[in-house]
Formats: sequence, C-alpha cells, structure tokens
Amino acid sequence: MLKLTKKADYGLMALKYLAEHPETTALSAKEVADAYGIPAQLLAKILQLLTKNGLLRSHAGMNGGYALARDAREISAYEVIHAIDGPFFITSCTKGAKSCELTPSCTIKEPLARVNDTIAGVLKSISIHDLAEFEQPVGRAREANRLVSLTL
Amino acid sequence: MLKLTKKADYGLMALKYLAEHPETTALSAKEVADAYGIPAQLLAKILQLLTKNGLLRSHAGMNGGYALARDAREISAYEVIHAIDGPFFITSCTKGAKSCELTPSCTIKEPLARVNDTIAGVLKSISIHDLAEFEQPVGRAREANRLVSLTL
DNA sequence: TGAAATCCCGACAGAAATGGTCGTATACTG
DNA sequence: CAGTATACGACCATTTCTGTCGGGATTTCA
Ligand code: FES
Ligand code: FES
Repeated sequence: MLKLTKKADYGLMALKYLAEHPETTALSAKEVADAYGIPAQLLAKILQLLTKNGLLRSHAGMNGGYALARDAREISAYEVIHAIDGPFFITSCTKGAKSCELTPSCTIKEPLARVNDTIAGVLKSISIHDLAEFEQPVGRAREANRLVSLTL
Repeated sequence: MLKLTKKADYGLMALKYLAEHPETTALSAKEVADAYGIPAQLLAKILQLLTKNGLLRSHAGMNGGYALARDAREISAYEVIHAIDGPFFITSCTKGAKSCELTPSCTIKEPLARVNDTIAGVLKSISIHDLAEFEQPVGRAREANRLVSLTL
C-alpha cells in the first residue's frame, strides 16, 4: 500500500537525530532509541544495517556509538530506505532477474517502472539534512522547491 | 517497502484491459482474469471494489460484466490504488485522526507528508489511458513529459 | 418460468511480510 | 580485567496479504 516500513521510519528518525547532534562524536543506539521511545534492540539492528551500507560509522566500546559517515546533505532518504528495506519496486513483480510468471501477459509493468523511477528520484532528492532542518525553531523556513520529471 | 499490492496491480491490469477493448460493451471478470492468468475470484472481488468506488459500471446476467465508468483518460492510477488499498500514507503512522503514540517525538512525519503528496501527485497524473497507450504496436510513442513539484 | 450467466458479499484459511526479542560473540576503553 | 557497546543470527508473535468457498441476488434468454 505504498508505505514505509517502521524500520525505515525509525532509520530516518535516527539519522535525523544524529544530524541534529553534530557536536557529539557518537551516539549509542540506546541513546537514540530512548530519545524517541522506540525499541532499542530493533534500532540497533537498523543502525547496523545502515553501517554495513556505509551510511554510518560505528565504534564499539565505551563512548562508542554511531555517527554519520558523510555530511547530512550527502545522505538521501532513498539510500536509507534502500539500505533498510532493500531495493524497492512499485510493481509487485520485481522485474529484476527473475520476473514473475505473468511477465509476458502483464503489460503494466513497463509504464509503472517509470513511475517507480520518478518516486525514487523524489526520494533521492531528499537528504537527511533536509529533514533535520525542516523545523527550525525560529529560523526562516527556507523552502526548497524541486521539480521532478516523469517521462511516460 | 513502498510497493503496490498485487490486488492493485491486478486492478490496474484489468482496467487497462478494459480500456483496450472499448468495442465490447462489457467484459466479465472471468474473461479478464483468463486473459492474464490471474485468479478469477480474486479479480472479481477487486472489480467489485472498483465498481463500488465508481470507477467501473457492472451489469449482471448473460453478456454482462464490467465496463469503465468514464473515459480512460479520466481515471487515474491514484484512484485505482486508493479504491483497492484504501488511503495510503508513506509514513507508517497514518497521521489522520489518531496518530501513533510517537507522534510528539517523531519529527519526521511532517516532511515525509510532503513526499507523500508528491508521490500521490505523480500517481494522479497517470491515467489508465496512459497505461493502455504505452505500447503502441507501431504508433509513434509520443512520450508525455510531466513535471511534478516537491516543496519541502 | 426456468436455466444459465454473472455480479455481490462476507467469512475464512494459508502464506508471507513485518516487528520485535534473545543469546552470544566480538571489539574497544580505561 | 570489567564494563560498555556493536555485530549477528535465530527465533517467535502479530499483522497484512492472497486466494478460496459458499450462498444469494440480477439479468438474459429460450
Ligand atoms: S504482475 Fe508480474 S509482470 Fe506484472
Ligand atoms: S512513527 Fe508515529 S509519528 Fe512517526
């Protein structure tokens, strides 16, 4: 039904949180989980995934934890979702290597692939920094306006 | 993981099929299901949903079946998905009347709502006619290029 | 009028995805 | 070494999705 999984949601929240605390060198999974009241162990696994995909850098031991691997501007929502939920395709049949048996008959896959690309483009154009900056306490909400093109 | 349900997929296929057969007055659920090799009873239920939501018109009895309620140009992919899967929100918590308990802490909901609107806009800009016309046997593939704006 | 075709609809069972927990191993700090 | 924290795999509970069944209502047609 076209919605983010909770894991992806948690992941985005966590990254945003990290982006908002650049002063600290690293934050533990537990700290972040507590900040939002989400299951610590689950978040831990999510952060591990993000680490494995190069979005975060981890450090074990005391005062260890996670930190963004790059500038918040360089991490897109797309990457986060992709890292957590794997490649997504709007069509139920993945179109990848092994398409579903209906492939020949299903004539809807191709045009929807374009839609898929468009959505991916939207997600790619959003960075963690965008999310973090969204609600400036007083700072002028300088809205960014992007144009995404859909070629059908 | 941001993908259409099979039901929505089936629904789009069926509508496309109906759009491609305007000469016939109506096609039965079984005919359409057989054309694509999808479970007839399941498709029947989907078509019933679409009928209830005003996208199709049904007619019982011999030579009965379903037909588009409007011109294929006037039926958007968004409507189809919405009719079948209900309202979708990219955020896991529906943001509607009763948000989830995390609402105060989850600061990511708002910006993602914009993304949600953008995606909805993309889907709204695609009509069944667009899908049906996609693969013209020889007809020049006149590509439509749309711009969707995302204000963050 | 009766049979056949077809839509209508609610209930339900099986399958799959998702959310979340646990236990243990490993790495770092001091 | 003791404590803190990540890494990772196994596992279960819950929800969502897919598909089936059965009975009922409408329309057509002979
Ligand atoms: S349903 Fe498999 S190719 Fe579209
Ligand atoms: S997780 Fe519920 S408001 Fe975002």
